[in-house]
Amino acid sequence: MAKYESKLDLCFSALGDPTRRVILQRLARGPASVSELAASHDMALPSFMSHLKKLEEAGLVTSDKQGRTRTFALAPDAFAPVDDWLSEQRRIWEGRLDQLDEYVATLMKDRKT
Amino acid sequence: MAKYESKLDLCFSALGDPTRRVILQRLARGPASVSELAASHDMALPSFMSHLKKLEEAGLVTSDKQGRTRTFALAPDAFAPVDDWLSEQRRIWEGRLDQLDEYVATLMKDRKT
DNA sequence: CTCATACTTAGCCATATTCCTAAGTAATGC
DNA sequence: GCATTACTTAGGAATATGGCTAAGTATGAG
Repeated sequence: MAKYESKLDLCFSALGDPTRRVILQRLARGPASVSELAASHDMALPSFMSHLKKLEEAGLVTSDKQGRTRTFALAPDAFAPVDDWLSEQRRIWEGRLDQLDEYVATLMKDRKT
Repeated sequence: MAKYESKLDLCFSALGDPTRRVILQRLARGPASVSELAASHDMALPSFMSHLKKLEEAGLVTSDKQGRTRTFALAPDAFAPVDDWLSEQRRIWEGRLDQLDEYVATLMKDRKT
């Protein structure tokens, strides 16, 4: 498995964890270093880092290392893939009423015995 | 683990799988039975059913069994939790500029030697 | 140079996820 | 009633995930 994971898979999966959503909410307020971010999470640093790594792989955050400090920030247009997918979903949903009309038309046609 | 998973965890995790997103897109066009949904997926039925189960647990779809046929439909307000979280995130993001102003103000204050 | 800080890497363990096959149940059709 | 259809349940295998500790690297401070 794990052959190819789309950005969408990575985004949604990354968002599926409360620790990672909290990190994102913190980063929405502005950039922060690893230790700043980790401070409020009762978790060993390597475990915490793996969450940051997932967020970065999903394209939700970016990071930059200066000296020994790595600073994370919310990625520009972080949620674009998610927003796009949801919009598409809504678009289909709204087209549904048309299909209902069509279905009713089919029923009527069947009735013309 | 798996002590307590919020609706948001379940929603996002459910959306993190391409098979499940395809199911949702199909259901956006209207309700369908298990076999109708499964037809286009090259997967054993029990495996496929487990995806449907996850979608239902996440509150994204509903199902109803009539006779031997179970029909699935997109849940009303299926994406409300997701939309809400994203809105909240945007709200914080937009507040960020104010915080930047505040930060600049702090810098100015420090400079008043 | 030495020590502390701030990550980073390596590797292990437990549980969860995602697939499978085989067999079971319950409704429908003949 | 008996076969078929449409799920459903049970259980197993492979991989992924999320946590840990221990040890390593690299930068900044003194």
